Order: sequence, then structure tokens, then C-alpha cells
Amino acid sequence: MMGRPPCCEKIGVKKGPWTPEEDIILVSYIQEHGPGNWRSVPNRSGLMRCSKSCRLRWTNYLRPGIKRGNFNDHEEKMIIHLQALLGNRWAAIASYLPQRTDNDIKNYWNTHLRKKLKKVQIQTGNDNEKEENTSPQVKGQWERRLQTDIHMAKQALCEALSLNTPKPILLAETNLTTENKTSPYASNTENIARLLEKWMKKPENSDEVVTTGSSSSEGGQKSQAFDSLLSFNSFNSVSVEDNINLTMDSCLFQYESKPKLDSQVPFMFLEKWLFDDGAPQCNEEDLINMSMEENSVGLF
DNA sequence: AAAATGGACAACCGCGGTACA
DNA sequence: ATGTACCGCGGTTGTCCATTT
Repeated sequence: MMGRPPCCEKIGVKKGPWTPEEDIILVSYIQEHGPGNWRSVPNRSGLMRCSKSCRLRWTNYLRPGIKRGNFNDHEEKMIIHLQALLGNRWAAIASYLPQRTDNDIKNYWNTHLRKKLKKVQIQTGNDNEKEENTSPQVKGQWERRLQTDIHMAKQALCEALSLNTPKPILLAETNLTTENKTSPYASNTENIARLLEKWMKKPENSDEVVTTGSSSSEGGQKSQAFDSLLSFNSFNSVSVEDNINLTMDSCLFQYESKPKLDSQVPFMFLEKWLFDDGAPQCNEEDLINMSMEENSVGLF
């Protein structure tokens, strides 16, 4: 036989929202075996999910280091700025916001920021659809953009030739003083606890969600699960899950929260290139206008 | 009060690059 | 060298909930 063995049977694979029980199973499994090798996760953990779904659940919601909830002003500005620089490369943008997932940023952009920027666009009368590339301001921004692209290409070339290997500067990390002083990252304990709070609000829906799973009539088991989850949530008693997750937080995933930081182009560099050339003192409005321009131009 | 509509977000889908046998 | 599956990414869809009609 050529190639790899088949990943997972497509029959009986559950889809849709994850239940806390599934989350616990997945987290427990990863605590024991570590992340990765997703192909074997469904079979070995007993989850009726495809490997892809398990990986997605882990990377977007369960892994430690994820902050959820409202984006603060700084994060918002970062996203606007980075989107203008990088386009819809959400994974690249997320690498500058270590606590946020690309999916989260993408959703936030699509649901909040796009509209917000459009509003500002209308208010400032800077509507590109009407005055496409005609204003001197836009033209200047175009030039700046081109300049930036040239610089980026240069930088990439330098890095490829190992002439210059600057260390990434994480603005997000330098601004952590505003929140979570002791621990910049939310632990996966907290992530699951938060999910459970949500779950507790509408527990009656849980079984309906299960389409192909085997837990349609497991009231006793479920309530037991809830008991342990509650104690897990409250931190008042040391449950199995507590041990599992606290252990995970403390040792297993220190290295795992955001991969690929080493390979990215330093944000400060990009920022410097951009503003050094055309606009030495660029204010926030400039950034917003610039990002709007980027949206309509679609350079990337 | 009920139906319709829209917003927010979690999850899925499909694709391209890569690793493996 | 080649075929197959994995992985990561961005786009899209589905579902829940709040608001409006």
C-alpha cells in the first residue's frame, strides 16, 4: 500500500458544537499524549470526531493561552493596523496578538471592524468607491504602500540570505500591563470553565446537539459529569479535571500557545518602514484611512 | 405576542503545501 | 518517484440570540 494509512472513518463522525464532556476528554487526552498526531486522537481518545475537528477545537478554544471576550482598544488598533499592512492574513495577524486566535480575529474583523471602518469612512467623506485614486491623499498612500511592499520584499530577501535575522518584537506582550499582570495568558482551565458557564445556561440543548454520538440517554452520567465540572469550575475542590488542567497549565503547554513567532516579519520594522517614508507622524485616523484603502485595493 | 430580521460567533469546507510510506 | 493523508489557512456556512416589525 502506498502513502499513509487512512485517517478516520467518515461514518459515525459527529459534527456541530462541542460539549463539555467532549472537551474534557480531548483535554485529558492531550494532557496525556501531548498535542499533535491528530490522526490518532479520535480513535485513542474515544471521541466521535474527525481529527480535524479535534485539532480545531484545541487550537481555537481549549489550548492554554487563549484570551476570549471583548477586544480592547489596543488590540483593535493592532488589528486595524496589521490588516492594513498584511491584508486578510489572519494567521499572520494573530501571531502579533499571542492571546487571540486567527479565527477570533477574523470574526471580529468581519463583524465589528469592517463596519466600524466603513462608518468612519463615511463620516470623513473618504469614500474610495466614489473617488477612487483621485485624491492626492490616496495617491500618497498608494505610494507608501508600494514603498512598504518594496521594503518587505527587501527584508524577505535579507532574511532568506541570512544577512539580517532580527528578533520579533511583540507589541502585544509589551502592553500586557493593562490586564493579567501575573499571567498574560488565560489557562485552558479558565477556557473550559468559561465554556461550562455557557453550557450551564442551556443544558437542555446539549443532547439535541448530539447527532451521531452515543450519549443520547445518559442522564446519570451527564449529571455526574456536571458535578465534576462544577467543582472544576469553582476551584473549591480538587477534582480530577483540576489536576489534569493545572498540570497542563504549569508544564505541558508553555511552549505551545503560539507557534511560529520566530519566522514572522517584525511588526516594528513594518511600522517603521511605513511611516518613515511617507508619514513621519501618522495618527490613528491615518491608520484607519489607510486600512480602508487597503480593503478596496486588495493588494495582498 | 409572534414572526421576521440581523448580528455574533463557532464550526465546517476546500485548497495548497508538506510529510510520510 | 509517487500517491495518499495530514496540517494549516482563509472563506463560508449554520446556529443561536437579540432586536425590530
